[in-house]
Amino acid sequence: MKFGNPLPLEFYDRPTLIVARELLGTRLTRILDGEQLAGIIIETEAYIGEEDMGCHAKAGKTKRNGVMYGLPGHAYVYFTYGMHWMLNAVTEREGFPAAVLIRAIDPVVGVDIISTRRQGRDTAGPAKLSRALGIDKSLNGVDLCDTGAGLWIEPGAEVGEDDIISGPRVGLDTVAEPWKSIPWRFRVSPPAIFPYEERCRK
DNA sequence: AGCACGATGCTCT
DNA sequence: GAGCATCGTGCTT
Repeated sequence: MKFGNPLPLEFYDRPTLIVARELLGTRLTRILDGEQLAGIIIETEAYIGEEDMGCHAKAGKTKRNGVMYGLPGHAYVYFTYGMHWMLNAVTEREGFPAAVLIRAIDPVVGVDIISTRRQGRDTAGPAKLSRALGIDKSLNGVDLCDTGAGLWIEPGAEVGEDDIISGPRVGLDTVAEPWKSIPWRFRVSPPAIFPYEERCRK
């Protein structure tokens, strides 16, 4: 029983800014309670190394951020604000802490289930998509290049450079420059016309 | 349409 | 004990 077509480790074993851009348009897929759910990734952010003062690895390796120091293509899932789970894809060589935060998806498979899990609301936001797909601590450290854990990313739509908007990362208000303002957030343009978001507005 | 704020608990100092 | 890679509500324009 083989299914799915996960992006390989080599995809993630590259400069994080490249991976963050190329993840736009790919399909984040989850098997939850035997049902397949999936959404097109439409927004990402890059977090790159111990020098990046916005990155969790800024103070070195800890129990929490350890997965970022491991193999590329693995999921770094962490908990924040007392209630939210964030999904990242680890990038670059083993030993170098970097990852891409998946910030938004537009659901394309299992849309009704996702809508119910979100109580009819949208999935644009890192904690929102985790809630929509049932992503939590149990998925921290799993291999995204294998379908075994029920979470992977596969090729999807092509997104050209001209269709990518970049800007500062979100929520780094207390972080020092230049890290606070460096444009390492990437979003598919135009940002308003995704089918699921349309549906949520009704 | 936009802003302010409270929720809520884990991680690291 | 402080700070958080956020979200939803409720109140103001």
